[in-house]
Amino acid sequence: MTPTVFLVDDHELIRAGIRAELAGELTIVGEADDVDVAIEMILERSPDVVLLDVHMPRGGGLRVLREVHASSPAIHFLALSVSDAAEDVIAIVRAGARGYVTKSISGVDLVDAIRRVGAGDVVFSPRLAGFVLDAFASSDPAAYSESVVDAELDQLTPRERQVLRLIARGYSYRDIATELTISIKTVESHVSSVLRKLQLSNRHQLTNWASERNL
Amino acid sequence: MTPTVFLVDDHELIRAGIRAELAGELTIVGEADDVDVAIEMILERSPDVVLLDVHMPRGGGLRVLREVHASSPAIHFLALSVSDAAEDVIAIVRAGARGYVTKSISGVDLVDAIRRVGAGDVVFSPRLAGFVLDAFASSDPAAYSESVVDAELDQLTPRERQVLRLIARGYSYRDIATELTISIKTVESHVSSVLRKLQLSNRHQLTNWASERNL
DNA sequence: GGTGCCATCAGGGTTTTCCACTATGGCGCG
DNA sequence: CGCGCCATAGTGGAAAACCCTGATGGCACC
Repeated sequence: MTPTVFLVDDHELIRAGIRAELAGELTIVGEADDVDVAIEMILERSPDVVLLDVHMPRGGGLRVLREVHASSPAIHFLALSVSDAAEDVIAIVRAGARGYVTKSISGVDLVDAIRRVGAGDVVFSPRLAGFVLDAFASSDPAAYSESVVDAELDQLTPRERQVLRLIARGYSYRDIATELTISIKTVESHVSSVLRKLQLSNRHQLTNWASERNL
Repeated sequence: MTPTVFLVDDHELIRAGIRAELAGELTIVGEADDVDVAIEMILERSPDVVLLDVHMPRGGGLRVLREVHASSPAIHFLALSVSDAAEDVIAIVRAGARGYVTKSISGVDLVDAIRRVGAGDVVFSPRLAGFVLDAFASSDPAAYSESVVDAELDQLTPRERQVLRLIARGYSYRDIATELTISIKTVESHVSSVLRKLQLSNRHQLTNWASERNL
């Protein structure tokens, strides 16, 4: 039983390379080079395995992983990255990936890794697995939750972050306005910006977003 | 470079079997069938790898692992167990083991596993690795230690808890109504009850409340 | 067979949030 | 100096959330 594969990478060149490596071995049911398109297409096509590039603009592969995993946990993710940084690996695993290999992997090994992830196995290069175990054993959730997340937080202006923190604490717009001695309308402006930038639709999601990366 | 191995198992028969399997491949620098003796001897002889039986009287292999790991983290542990229960695996990993294999493993695979752990790699049978990843991703330390009964949660009726969970996920009243096939008004009723019982004043605080005890 | 709790829903009201549009003063940068 | 970004703030409207009152049927318990 060969698993169906979906490819997410923002570099056409790399996708072409992977396509070539998998040719004749696995069935590629779709590709995407954009985060939002990827989420939509993956949910629509329900591949067995998603081969996911970690470093992508606009939220990165992490967002694809999180959103798809939330609604379709049966779809297995194999992260494919140039990075072997512990923070990246940890973040990906936390989000629900079942494997993580670097782009230095050989073609046959990649095919094998995809097959195994598709079969429900877990695939990690040994050193990366060590990162995960270390993080798990020391079990300090805050330690690794900061680094990767900053990409999204960085989009926000200082004032927006300030408002976000108060939102996360359950303050109403009125309270925030009083606290920062600005008008409610200004608070609304900031909140709107934050919602737009993080691509969320209401303050409740915002609260969740914030509490996930404990602010 | 063949790693030196220390054997901890309370069954002489099993130790003999392992000895036979490893003969000529690896160097066994000691054995113990008792928790306290094991701790002492391991610290004295500093093997590269400790092959550890999980289920042992008087604290079990877990105590050996914890105590040795605390003072000599360089000594790698490979857990060897008849159990493939998630709780056991999680506990062992948390304590710092670098691998976990069941006793159904073949001799050659065991030798290979020990070598790899000795070299700093991580060795898990795929399904067991899955347990660890799941526990890590859901990152719910309480789930595997002790489930504390929540006095406040107990006040809520089943339906109220159901609504609360959806609230915590950022659902709107309309969404919840659709999801549970009831009217918005009923959702309001439940939310009001929950707010009153938990002495909160709005759903934002509710979201926080829920995320604190991760629901 | 009443009493209480639960789940369901309605009417009708206030407050809060969200959104689109607009606008202004400040500030840095080329 | 103009351009862009940021923080500020307004109008006005739609939607959502919140609150109170009251009502019904079901079900368990004494």
